[in-house]
Amino acid sequence: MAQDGQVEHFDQSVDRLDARLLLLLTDEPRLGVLECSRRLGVARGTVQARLDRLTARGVLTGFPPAVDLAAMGYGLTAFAVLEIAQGRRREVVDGLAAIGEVCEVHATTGQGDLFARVVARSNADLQRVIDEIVDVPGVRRLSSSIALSTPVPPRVRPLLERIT
Amino acid sequence: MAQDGQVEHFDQSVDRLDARLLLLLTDEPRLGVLECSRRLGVARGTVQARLDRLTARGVLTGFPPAVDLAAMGYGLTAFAVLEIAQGRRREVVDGLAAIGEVCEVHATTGQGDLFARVVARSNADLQRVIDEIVDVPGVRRLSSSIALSTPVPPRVRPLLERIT
DNA sequence: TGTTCGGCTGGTCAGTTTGTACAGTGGTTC
DNA sequence: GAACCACTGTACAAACTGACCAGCCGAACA
Repeated sequence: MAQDGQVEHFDQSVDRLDARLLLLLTDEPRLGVLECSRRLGVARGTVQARLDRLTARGVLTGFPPAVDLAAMGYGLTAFAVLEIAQGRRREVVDGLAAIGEVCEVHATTGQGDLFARVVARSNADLQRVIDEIVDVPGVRRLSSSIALSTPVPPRVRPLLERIT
Repeated sequence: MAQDGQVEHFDQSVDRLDARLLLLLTDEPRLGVLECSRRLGVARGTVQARLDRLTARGVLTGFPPAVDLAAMGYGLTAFAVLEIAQGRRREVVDGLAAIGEVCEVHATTGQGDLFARVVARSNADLQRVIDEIVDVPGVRRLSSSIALSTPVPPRVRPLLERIT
Protein backbone atom coordinates (compact mmCIF):
# COMPACT_ATOMS: atom_id res chain seq x y z
CA MET A 1 0.00 0.00 0.00
CA ALA A 2 2.79 2.32 0.78
CA GLN A 3 4.49 1.80 -2.50
CA ASP A 4 1.70 1.22 -4.95
CA GLY A 5 -0.19 4.25 -3.80
CA GLN A 6 -3.62 2.75 -4.38
CA VAL A 7 -6.66 4.46 -3.04
CA GLU A 8 -7.83 2.82 0.12
CA HIS A 9 -11.29 1.28 0.06
CA PHE A 10 -13.37 2.61 2.89
CA ASP A 11 -13.15 -0.76 4.54
CA GLN A 12 -9.48 -0.97 5.27
CA SER A 13 -9.45 -4.70 5.92
CA VAL A 14 -9.16 -5.65 2.26
CA ASP A 15 -7.34 -3.54 -0.28
CA ARG A 16 -6.92 -3.95 -4.01
CA LEU A 17 -4.01 -6.31 -3.82
CA ASP A 18 -5.80 -8.45 -1.26
CA ALA A 19 -8.85 -8.59 -3.48
CA ARG A 20 -6.83 -9.51 -6.52
CA LEU A 21 -5.09 -12.20 -4.55
CA LEU A 22 -8.36 -13.65 -3.33
CA LEU A 23 -9.81 -13.59 -6.81
CA LEU A 24 -6.76 -15.35 -8.15
CA LEU A 25 -7.08 -18.02 -5.52
CA THR A 26 -10.79 -18.28 -6.20
CA ASP A 27 -10.05 -19.14 -9.81
CA GLU A 28 -7.10 -21.41 -9.13
CA PRO A 29 -7.15 -22.41 -5.50
CA ARG A 30 -4.23 -24.80 -5.62
CA LEU A 31 -1.80 -22.09 -6.64
CA GLY A 32 1.21 -21.78 -4.40
CA VAL A 33 2.49 -18.57 -2.91
CA LEU A 34 5.25 -18.37 -5.47
CA GLU A 35 2.94 -18.72 -8.45
CA CYS A 36 0.57 -16.13 -7.00
CA SER A 37 3.39 -13.65 -6.65
CA ARG A 38 4.32 -14.20 -10.27
CA ARG A 39 0.77 -13.69 -11.52
CA LEU A 40 0.24 -10.59 -9.41
CA GLY A 41 3.61 -9.15 -10.23
CA VAL A 42 4.70 -8.70 -6.65
CA ALA A 43 7.36 -10.26 -4.47
CA ARG A 44 6.75 -13.60 -2.92
CA GLY A 45 7.13 -12.23 0.57
CA THR A 46 4.37 -9.76 -0.12
CA VAL A 47 1.90 -12.46 -1.05
CA GLN A 48 2.92 -14.40 2.00
CA ALA A 49 2.41 -11.36 4.20
CA ARG A 50 -0.98 -10.61 2.66
CA LEU A 51 -2.22 -14.12 3.17
CA ASP A 52 -1.04 -14.06 6.75
CA ARG A 53 -2.74 -10.74 7.34
CA LEU A 54 -6.00 -11.78 5.73
CA THR A 55 -5.99 -14.91 7.82
CA ALA A 56 -5.16 -12.99 11.00
CA ARG A 57 -8.03 -10.60 10.34
CA GLY A 58 -10.40 -13.48 9.80
CA VAL A 59 -11.22 -12.55 6.24
CA LEU A 60 -9.60 -15.65 4.84
CA THR A 61 -10.69 -18.56 6.95
CA GLY A 62 -9.08 -21.35 5.00
CA PHE A 63 -9.25 -23.50 1.92
CA PRO A 64 -11.84 -26.13 2.66
CA PRO A 65 -12.35 -28.84 0.08
CA ALA A 66 -15.46 -28.16 -1.98
CA VAL A 67 -17.50 -31.34 -2.04
CA ASP A 68 -20.30 -31.68 -4.54
CA LEU A 69 -23.08 -33.42 -2.67
CA ALA A 70 -24.94 -34.10 -5.89
CA ALA A 71 -21.97 -36.11 -7.14
CA MET A 72 -22.08 -38.02 -3.88
CA GLY A 73 -25.65 -39.05 -4.48
CA TYR A 74 -27.43 -36.28 -2.62
CA GLY A 75 -28.99 -34.79 -5.71
CA LEU A 76 -31.88 -33.08 -3.99
CA THR A 77 -31.72 -29.82 -2.13
CA ALA A 78 -34.63 -28.37 -0.21
CA PHE A 79 -35.24 -25.40 2.04
CA ALA A 80 -37.28 -25.64 5.16
CA VAL A 81 -38.82 -22.87 7.19
CA LEU A 82 -39.60 -24.00 10.72
CA GLU A 83 -41.81 -22.57 13.36
CA ILE A 84 -40.78 -23.65 16.79
CA ALA A 85 -42.29 -23.62 20.23
CA GLN A 86 -41.46 -20.59 22.34
CA GLY A 87 -38.12 -20.73 24.06
CA ARG A 88 -37.03 -24.04 22.64
CA ARG A 89 -34.73 -22.88 19.92
CA ARG A 90 -31.59 -24.30 21.46
CA GLU A 91 -33.22 -27.65 21.79
CA VAL A 92 -34.50 -27.63 18.23
CA VAL A 93 -31.17 -26.53 16.83
CA ASP A 94 -29.45 -29.38 18.60
CA GLY A 95 -31.99 -31.77 17.17
CA LEU A 96 -31.45 -30.44 13.68
CA ALA A 97 -27.69 -30.53 14.04
CA ALA A 98 -27.95 -34.22 14.77
CA ILE A 99 -29.48 -34.84 11.36
CA GLY A 100 -26.69 -35.15 8.82
CA GLU A 101 -28.83 -34.13 5.88
CA VAL A 102 -29.39 -30.76 7.50
CA CYS A 103 -26.53 -28.82 5.98
CA GLU A 104 -27.19 -25.35 7.33
CA VAL A 105 -29.50 -23.65 9.82
CA HIS A 106 -30.18 -19.98 10.39
CA ALA A 107 -32.31 -18.22 12.95
CA THR A 108 -34.32 -15.57 11.17
CA THR A 109 -36.76 -12.76 11.64
CA GLY A 110 -40.16 -13.06 10.02
CA GLN A 111 -42.74 -15.83 10.14
CA GLY A 112 -40.49 -18.79 10.44
CA ASP A 113 -38.10 -18.94 13.32
CA LEU A 114 -35.53 -21.18 11.74
CA PHE A 115 -34.45 -21.67 8.22
CA ALA A 116 -32.68 -24.84 7.11
CA ARG A 117 -31.08 -26.17 3.98
CA VAL A 118 -31.31 -29.92 3.64
CA VAL A 119 -30.21 -32.45 1.06
CA ALA A 120 -31.50 -35.89 0.19
CA ARG A 121 -30.92 -38.74 -2.23
CA SER A 122 -34.40 -38.84 -3.68
CA ASN A 123 -37.92 -37.65 -3.11
CA ALA A 124 -38.59 -40.58 -0.84
CA ASP A 125 -35.42 -39.85 1.04
CA LEU A 126 -36.39 -36.21 1.37
CA GLN A 127 -39.68 -37.29 2.84
CA ARG A 128 -37.81 -39.30 5.42
CA VAL A 129 -35.55 -36.38 6.30
CA ILE A 130 -38.47 -34.01 6.61
CA ASP A 131 -40.26 -36.46 8.85
CA GLU A 132 -37.16 -36.61 10.97
CA ILE A 133 -37.10 -32.84 11.23
CA VAL A 134 -40.76 -32.63 12.14
CA ASP A 135 -40.16 -35.18 14.84
CA VAL A 136 -37.57 -33.00 16.53
CA PRO A 137 -39.14 -31.92 19.84
CA GLY A 138 -40.11 -28.28 19.76
CA VAL A 139 -40.81 -28.11 16.04
CA ARG A 140 -44.34 -26.82 15.53
CA ARG A 141 -44.61 -26.46 11.82
CA LEU A 142 -42.48 -27.01 8.79
CA SER A 143 -42.93 -25.72 5.30
CA SER A 144 -40.49 -26.81 2.69
CA SER A 145 -39.73 -26.11 -0.91
CA ILE A 146 -37.44 -27.94 -3.26
CA ALA A 147 -34.64 -26.28 -5.15
CA LEU A 148 -35.26 -26.91 -8.82
CA SER A 149 -32.12 -25.20 -9.99
CA THR A 150 -29.44 -22.87 -8.77
CA PRO A 151 -29.06 -20.09 -11.31
CA VAL A 152 -26.60 -18.24 -9.10
CA PRO A 153 -24.37 -20.61 -7.16
CA PRO A 154 -22.78 -19.39 -3.92
CA ARG A 155 -20.31 -16.69 -4.80
CA VAL A 156 -18.19 -13.93 -3.33
CA ARG A 157 -16.58 -12.87 -6.56
CA PRO A 158 -18.58 -9.71 -7.37
CA LEU A 159 -17.91 -8.26 -3.96
CA LEU A 160 -14.19 -8.79 -4.41
CA GLU A 161 -14.20 -7.46 -7.93
CA ARG A 162 -15.79 -4.31 -6.66
CA ILE A 163 -12.65 -3.60 -4.66
CA THR A 164 -10.34 -4.42 -7.52
CA MET B 1 -10.49 -51.19 -1.60
CA ALA B 2 -9.01 -54.33 -2.89
CA GLN B 3 -6.54 -54.71 -0.13
CA ASP B 4 -8.25 -53.24 2.88
CA GLY B 5 -11.39 -55.27 2.36
CA GLN B 6 -13.74 -52.60 3.65
CA VAL B 7 -17.42 -52.89 3.10
CA GLU B 8 -18.52 -50.85 0.14
CA HIS B 9 -21.04 -48.07 0.79
CA PHE B 10 -24.03 -48.45 -1.46
CA ASP B 11 -22.92 -45.36 -3.32
CA GLN B 12 -19.69 -46.52 -4.81
CA SER B 13 -18.41 -43.07 -5.67
CA VAL B 14 -16.97 -42.42 -2.23
CA ASP B 15 -15.58 -45.16 -0.06
CA ARG B 16 -14.26 -45.08 3.49
CA LEU B 17 -10.79 -43.99 2.57
CA ASP B 18 -12.15 -41.24 0.34
CA ALA B 19 -14.36 -40.02 3.14
CA ARG B 20 -11.55 -40.06 5.65
CA LEU B 21 -9.40 -38.14 3.24
CA LEU B 22 -12.07 -35.53 2.68
CA LEU B 23 -12.65 -35.19 6.39
CA LEU B 24 -8.97 -34.76 6.97
CA LEU B 25 -8.81 -32.06 4.35
CA THR B 26 -11.91 -30.43 5.79
CA ASP B 27 -10.18 -30.09 9.12
CA GLU B 28 -6.79 -29.05 7.74
CA PRO B 29 -7.22 -27.96 4.16
CA ARG B 30 -3.66 -26.85 3.60
CA LEU B 31 -2.30 -30.33 4.16
CA GLY B 32 -0.17 -31.65 1.34
CA VAL B 33 -0.55 -35.03 -0.26
CA LEU B 34 2.41 -36.38 1.64
CA GLU B 35 1.12 -35.31 5.02
CA CYS B 36 -2.31 -36.73 4.23
CA SER B 37 -0.80 -40.07 3.41
CA ARG B 38 1.04 -40.07 6.73
CA ARG B 39 -2.07 -39.23 8.72
CA LEU B 40 -4.17 -41.81 6.93
CA GLY B 41 -1.51 -44.46 7.09
CA VAL B 42 -1.44 -45.16 3.37
CA ALA B 43 1.09 -44.62 0.63
CA ARG B 44 1.46 -41.24 -0.93
CA GLY B 45 0.54 -42.54 -4.35
CA THR B 46 -2.73 -43.82 -2.97
CA VAL B 47 -3.76 -40.42 -1.67
CA GLN B 48 -2.77 -38.90 -4.96
CA ALA B 49 -4.84 -41.43 -6.87
CA ARG B 50 -7.85 -40.91 -4.61
CA LEU B 51 -7.75 -37.17 -5.01
CA ASP B 52 -7.49 -37.53 -8.76
CA ARG B 53 -10.38 -39.94 -8.79
CA LEU B 54 -12.60 -37.81 -6.58
CA THR B 55 -11.87 -34.84 -8.77
CA ALA B 56 -12.54 -36.79 -11.95
CA ARG B 57 -15.87 -37.94 -10.57
CA GLY B 58 -16.80 -34.40 -9.69
CA VAL B 59 -17.13 -35.09 -5.99
CA LEU B 60 -14.19 -32.88 -5.12
CA THR B 61 -14.52 -29.70 -7.09
CA GLY B 62 -11.59 -27.79 -5.66
CA PHE B 63 -10.27 -25.89 -2.71
CA PRO B 64 -11.74 -22.43 -2.98
CA PRO B 65 -10.60 -19.85 -0.47
CA ALA B 66 -13.22 -19.38 2.23
CA VAL B 67 -13.83 -15.68 2.63
CA ASP B 68 -15.68 -14.43 5.67
CA LEU B 69 -17.92 -11.68 4.38
CA ALA B 70 -18.66 -10.49 7.88
CA ALA B 71 -14.96 -9.83 8.39
CA MET B 72 -15.01 -7.86 5.17
CA GLY B 73 -17.70 -5.58 6.47
CA TYR B 74 -20.76 -7.39 5.15
CA GLY B 75 -22.07 -8.28 8.54
CA LEU B 76 -25.69 -8.67 7.58
CA THR B 77 -27.19 -11.69 5.85
CA ALA B 78 -30.76 -11.82 4.66
CA PHE B 79 -32.92 -14.23 2.75
CA ALA B 80 -35.35 -13.09 0.11
CA VAL B 81 -38.23 -14.97 -1.42
CA LEU B 82 -39.25 -13.49 -4.74
CA GLU B 83 -42.35 -13.84 -6.78
CA ILE B 84 -41.73 -13.08 -10.39
CA ALA B 85 -43.84 -12.36 -13.43
CA GLN B 86 -44.70 -15.40 -15.54
CA GLY B 87 -42.01 -16.45 -17.94
CA ARG B 88 -39.48 -13.90 -16.93
CA ARG B 89 -37.27 -15.97 -14.74
CA ARG B 90 -34.23 -15.79 -16.97
CA GLU B 91 -34.49 -12.05 -17.06
CA VAL B 92 -34.89 -11.73 -13.32
CA VAL B 93 -32.02 -14.07 -12.62
CA ASP B 94 -29.76 -12.02 -14.84
CA GLY B 95 -30.82 -8.91 -13.00
CA LEU B 96 -30.10 -10.50 -9.66
CA ALA B 97 -26.76 -11.84 -10.81
CA ALA B 98 -25.75 -8.29 -11.64
CA ILE B 99 -26.15 -7.29 -8.00
CA GLY B 100 -22.98 -8.18 -6.13
CA GLU B 101 -24.66 -8.45 -2.76
CA VAL B 102 -26.80 -11.27 -4.09
CA CYS B 103 -24.63 -14.22 -3.14
CA GLU B 104 -26.84 -17.11 -4.16
CA VAL B 105 -30.10 -17.71 -6.02
CA HIS B 106 -32.23 -20.81 -6.27
CA ALA B 107 -35.37 -21.51 -8.22
CA THR B 108 -37.80 -23.27 -5.96
CA THR B 109 -41.18 -24.92 -5.76
CA GLY B 110 -43.75 -23.39 -3.46
CA GLN B 111 -45.09 -19.85 -3.16
CA GLY B 112 -41.97 -17.98 -4.04
CA ASP B 113 -40.39 -18.63 -7.38
CA LEU B 114 -36.89 -17.60 -6.50
CA PHE B 115 -34.97 -17.72 -3.32
CA ALA B 116 -31.93 -15.52 -2.75
CA ARG B 117 -29.30 -15.03 -0.11
CA VAL B 118 -28.02 -11.50 0.14
CA VAL B 119 -25.50 -9.68 2.30
CA ALA B 120 -25.16 -6.06 3.30
CA ARG B 121 -23.04 -3.75 5.41
CA SER B 122 -25.83 -2.38 7.58
CA ASN B 123 -29.58 -2.13 7.81
CA ALA B 124 -29.56 0.93 5.62
CA ASP B 125 -27.38 -0.86 3.13
CA LEU B 126 -29.72 -3.83 3.18
CA GLN B 127 -32.58 -1.51 2.41
CA ARG B 128 -30.69 -0.26 -0.60
CA VAL B 129 -29.94 -3.78 -1.81
CA ILE B 130 -33.53 -4.85 -1.39
CA ASP B 131 -34.70 -1.80 -3.29
CA GLU B 132 -32.31 -2.73 -6.03
CA ILE B 133 -33.75 -6.23 -6.15
CA VAL B 134 -37.32 -5.00 -6.23
CA ASP B 135 -36.38 -2.75 -9.11
CA VAL B 136 -35.25 -5.67 -11.22
CA PRO B 137 -37.77 -5.92 -14.08
CA GLY B 138 -40.01 -8.93 -13.64
CA VAL B 139 -39.91 -8.99 -9.85
CA ARG B 140 -43.47 -8.89 -8.55
CA ARG B 141 -43.04 -9.26 -4.85
CA LEU B 142 -40.25 -9.70 -2.37
CA SER B 143 -40.42 -10.85 1.19
CA SER B 144 -37.25 -10.91 3.16
CA SER B 145 -36.04 -12.01 6.52
CA ILE B 146 -32.81 -11.27 8.26
CA ALA B 147 -30.51 -13.97 9.57
CA LEU B 148 -30.03 -13.30 13.24
CA SER B 149 -27.62 -16.12 13.80
CA THR B 150 -26.34 -19.24 12.14
CA PRO B 151 -26.52 -22.05 14.65
CA VAL B 152 -25.48 -24.61 12.04
CA PRO B 153 -23.00 -23.20 9.56
CA PRO B 154 -22.73 -24.80 6.11
CA ARG B 155 -21.36 -28.28 6.56
CA VAL B 156 -20.81 -31.57 4.81
CA ARG B 157 -19.07 -33.28 7.65
CA PRO B 158 -21.89 -35.48 9.00
CA LEU B 159 -22.57 -36.92 5.60
CA LEU B 160 -18.93 -37.87 5.21
CA GLU B 161 -18.69 -39.24 8.71
CA ARG B 162 -21.58 -41.50 7.95
CA ILE B 163 -19.43 -43.26 5.37
CA THR B 164 -16.43 -43.52 7.64
C1' DT C 1 12.84 19.75 7.16
C1' DG C 2 14.37 15.62 9.11
C1' DT C 3 13.34 11.18 11.37
C1' DT C 4 10.91 7.14 12.17
C1' DC C 5 7.94 3.57 10.69
C1' DG C 6 5.71 0.21 7.87
C1' DG C 7 5.38 -2.12 3.58
C1' DC C 8 7.53 -3.76 -0.57
C1' DT C 9 11.53 -5.61 -3.19
C1' DG C 10 14.87 -8.95 -4.55
C1' DG C 11 18.13 -12.09 -2.91
C1' DT C 12 19.76 -16.35 -0.34
C1' DC C 13 19.46 -20.69 2.29
C1' DA C 14 18.23 -25.38 3.81
C1' DG C 15 14.50 -28.45 4.12
C1' DT C 16 10.45 -30.40 2.26
C1' DT C 17 7.09 -31.63 -1.13
C1' DT C 18 5.59 -32.66 -5.73
C1' DG C 19 5.26 -35.11 -10.03
C1' DT C 20 6.39 -39.09 -12.09
C1' DA C 21 7.93 -43.51 -12.69
C1' DC C 22 8.64 -48.38 -11.60
C1' DA C 23 8.72 -53.07 -9.63
C1' DG C 24 6.42 -55.95 -6.27
C1' DT C 25 2.34 -57.93 -3.73
C1' DG C 26 -2.16 -59.54 -2.86
C1' DG C 27 -7.14 -59.72 -3.61
C1' DT C 28 -10.86 -60.33 -7.29
C1' DT C 29 -12.89 -61.79 -11.58
C1' DC C 30 -13.58 -64.68 -15.53
C1' DG D 1 -4.82 -70.16 -13.57
C1' DA D 2 -4.37 -65.72 -15.89
C1' DA D 3 -5.50 -61.07 -16.14
C1' DC D 4 -6.62 -57.13 -13.75
C1' DC D 5 -6.72 -53.68 -10.35
C1' DA D 6 -5.46 -51.17 -6.18
C1' DC D 7 -2.06 -50.41 -2.94
C1' DT D 8 2.89 -50.34 -1.33
C1' DG D 9 7.57 -48.79 -1.21
C1' DT D 10 11.21 -46.70 -3.56
C1' DA D 11 13.69 -43.42 -6.41
C1' DC D 12 14.97 -38.95 -8.57
C1' DA D 13 14.86 -34.37 -10.42
C1' DA D 14 12.33 -30.17 -10.17
C1' DA D 15 9.84 -27.03 -7.62
C1' DC D 16 8.10 -24.93 -3.60
C1' DT D 17 8.18 -23.38 1.26
C1' DG D 18 9.50 -20.88 5.36
C1' DA D 19 12.81 -17.99 7.15
C1' DC D 20 15.85 -14.43 6.90
C1' DC D 21 18.17 -10.17 5.31
C1' DA D 22 19.60 -5.50 3.43
C1' DG D 23 17.86 -1.83 0.93
C1' DC D 24 14.33 1.34 -0.92
C1' DC D 25 10.37 4.26 -0.71
C1' DG D 26 6.32 6.81 0.83
C1' DA D 27 3.57 8.40 4.82
C1' DA D 28 3.12 10.23 9.28
C1' DC D 29 4.93 13.17 12.76
C1' DA D 30 7.72 16.40 15.44
